[in-house]
Amino acid sequence: MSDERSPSLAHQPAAGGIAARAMAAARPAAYLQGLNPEQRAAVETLDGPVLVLAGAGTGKTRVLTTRIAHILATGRAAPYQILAVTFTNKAAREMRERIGVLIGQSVEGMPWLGTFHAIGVKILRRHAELVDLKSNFTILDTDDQVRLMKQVIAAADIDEKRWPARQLANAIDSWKNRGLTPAQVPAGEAMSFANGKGGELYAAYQARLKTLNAADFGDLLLECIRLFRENPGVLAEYHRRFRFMLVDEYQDTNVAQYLWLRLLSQAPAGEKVNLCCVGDDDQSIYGWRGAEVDNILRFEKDFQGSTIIRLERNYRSTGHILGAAGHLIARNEGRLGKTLFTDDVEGERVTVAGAWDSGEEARAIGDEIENLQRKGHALNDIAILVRASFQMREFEDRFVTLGLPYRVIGGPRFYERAEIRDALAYFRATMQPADDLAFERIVNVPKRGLGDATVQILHDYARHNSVPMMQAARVLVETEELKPKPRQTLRDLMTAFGRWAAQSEVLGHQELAELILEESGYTDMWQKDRTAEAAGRLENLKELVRSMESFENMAGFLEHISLVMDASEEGASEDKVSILTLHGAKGLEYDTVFLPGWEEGLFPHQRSLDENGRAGLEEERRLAYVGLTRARRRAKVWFASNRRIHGLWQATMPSRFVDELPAAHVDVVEPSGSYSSGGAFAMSRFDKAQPFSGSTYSTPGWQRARENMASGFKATQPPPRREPLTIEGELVARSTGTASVHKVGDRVFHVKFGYGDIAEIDGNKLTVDFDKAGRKRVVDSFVAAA
DNA sequence: AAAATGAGAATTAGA
DNA sequence: TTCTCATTTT
Repeated sequence: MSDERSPSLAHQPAAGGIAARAMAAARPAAYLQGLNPEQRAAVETLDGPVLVLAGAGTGKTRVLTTRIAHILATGRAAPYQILAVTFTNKAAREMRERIGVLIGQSVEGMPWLGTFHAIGVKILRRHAELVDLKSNFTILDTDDQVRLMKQVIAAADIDEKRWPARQLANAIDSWKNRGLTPAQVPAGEAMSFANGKGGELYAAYQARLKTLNAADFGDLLLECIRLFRENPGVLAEYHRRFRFMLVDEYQDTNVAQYLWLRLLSQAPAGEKVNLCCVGDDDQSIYGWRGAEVDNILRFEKDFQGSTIIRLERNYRSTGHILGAAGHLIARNEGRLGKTLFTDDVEGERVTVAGAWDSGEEARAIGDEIENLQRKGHALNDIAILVRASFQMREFEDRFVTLGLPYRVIGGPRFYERAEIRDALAYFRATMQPADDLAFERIVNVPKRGLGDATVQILHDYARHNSVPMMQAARVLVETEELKPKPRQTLRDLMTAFGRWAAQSEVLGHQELAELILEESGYTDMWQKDRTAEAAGRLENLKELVRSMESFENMAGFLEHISLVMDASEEGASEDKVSILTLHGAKGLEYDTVFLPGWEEGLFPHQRSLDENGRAGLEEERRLAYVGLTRARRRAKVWFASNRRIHGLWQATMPSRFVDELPAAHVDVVEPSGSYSSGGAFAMSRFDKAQPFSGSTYSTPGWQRARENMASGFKATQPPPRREPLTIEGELVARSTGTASVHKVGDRVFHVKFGYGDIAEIDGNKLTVDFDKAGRKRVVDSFVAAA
């Protein structure tokens, strides 16, 4: 690997050398200018473990990047000796750019700045043979995983209908998030899938991955952990290499990532661990994805002699916004505790307004945006943050009629789109003839008459003879196994693949891509398609080919793409209102933020409450906190009294979070003009009465919510707890994952199906034998103990 | 093998 | 309501 040399420093004195240090001492550290004392401490405390608790808008990224610049400038380490991990490619890219600006040159010499997964891959490729892989192993995405899982389930002679592959994929994913290999999965959980076969299937899946020379996303971390554990020499090599480690968004790390970090940071005796984690426990909103807030809460215990630095000076929002957000989040119990402050003006109070229904909510917000626009506000500085994506639609509809430009952020990612995945599958199958999953994906796309029957024959032959399917195909077209028609079609397809593979030697990869898409009939398929989205898909394909430009060849492109492929950066140049989910908004900021849908059941989301009890509520509250703190000047909370959920209209009531906002920082906007269609809702009092009365919520909204829950079919359940996770006798995670509160055999009640007995449990999915309705699979939050 | 019909379910999302 | 997935129909 070329990272041993450091291109950007090629003509500079050796890192850590006397000359470098002298230069650093002599040069006024321009990059330190303008940091406040806490930020500066976070940058300059280089020795030993440091936890930087960086509240929203306190300059987290600045600290992180300046710290790296500082390490480099003081000659404490060379770029290739710094490990800096982020969660998203976007964050990694941003860091790279900002460091470049700080040190005034490109940072190509920082090979170890990247996502957990990207760095994991890099490490694994170097030592692939130690974890039973070849260094050119392929990385499977979720879709490939499920396809593979289907095969494993079929091979185990299990009914795929009763035990969907999707579900097994989720189970395995969550095991991997918790750092569990097949052997380590708790017996109870391993039993819960497919009548006790869960553990075996996981093991079988892992075995299949090895024969395919493939790894899924979870493996990128898990196999690294295994590598380090089984090969102390390899681990020691990285200990020597990484003089400094930095972790972004530490509150989002899961158990596997924590273990990975801990292994890497266990420096040889006598040496200090220069680990710096930056995060905000109040912004931990990914518990459902395996993130462990516990990691950040436990930092001091995990890393002896650590320094904790709080960044509480906020540079983003006005006083009223911070006041409202701070008061809200103070309700949470499991937090380290921070209070943000600002020198900024108090500004406008946070407004709370109610609408009759979701349609009126959208109309009112649309009008308000038009008013802002008239006053000269840029639409780019306005965002609508929703809890669930179905809420977006109403706004889109409204904005279309108003002719108000908007963009939806999030949604299906570029590389997840079917046409992109199909195209990539063609490329993969061309470049790697052993890539069965890719081949299977496109063998009949476009439809060419190679259906299930043909694929099954190929499959059987391939499995029996332990050869890739493409090879099986080449053999079979020479035999009488296949019917004449598919036989000829398949023969043509194989010829085409052979031709493309040959062409890949001579053509540029972009031409090759176009050739494949053309000759395979794939482009044609979409051109003939008359549906509305066909044009967009063709456009995406063009974009895909365009995006290949910066790569040297097809292999390099494919290598990169499995890990890094963001939605094509849509022209942020146009002035548009942004519509996005609260989760998607983390890390972003806008002058004006609209927060619609603050209603019990939607926000906090009922499911979060049902499945995770108090922890779920606190996570929802953090989400509200994230939403409010996105606003620079104006935060506008809305709720509707009626909303259509799953097709039918339901009366809703204001979120308890509305009640938890402090009166001093809030203005209640009285229903006025066209929006007061009856004033059927009664505005809640604000929470001046009992600011901190522990767990007794007694404001009206909350009371009504509780009544509703009591009278309804959904019983509030105690938070499900599963065994704390310990590794090598040490507590690693207290609250890991979720488990059903039900047991097999329990009698339950479902609002639609009536009474029944639980036959099987898989996570939160129950199979229930209902007295009247027969056997059904339901999500456990839809049933109550009878 | 492909289109049509019907049933069942229903946050949030990163690599 | 709207989507996905599976089964049935052509």
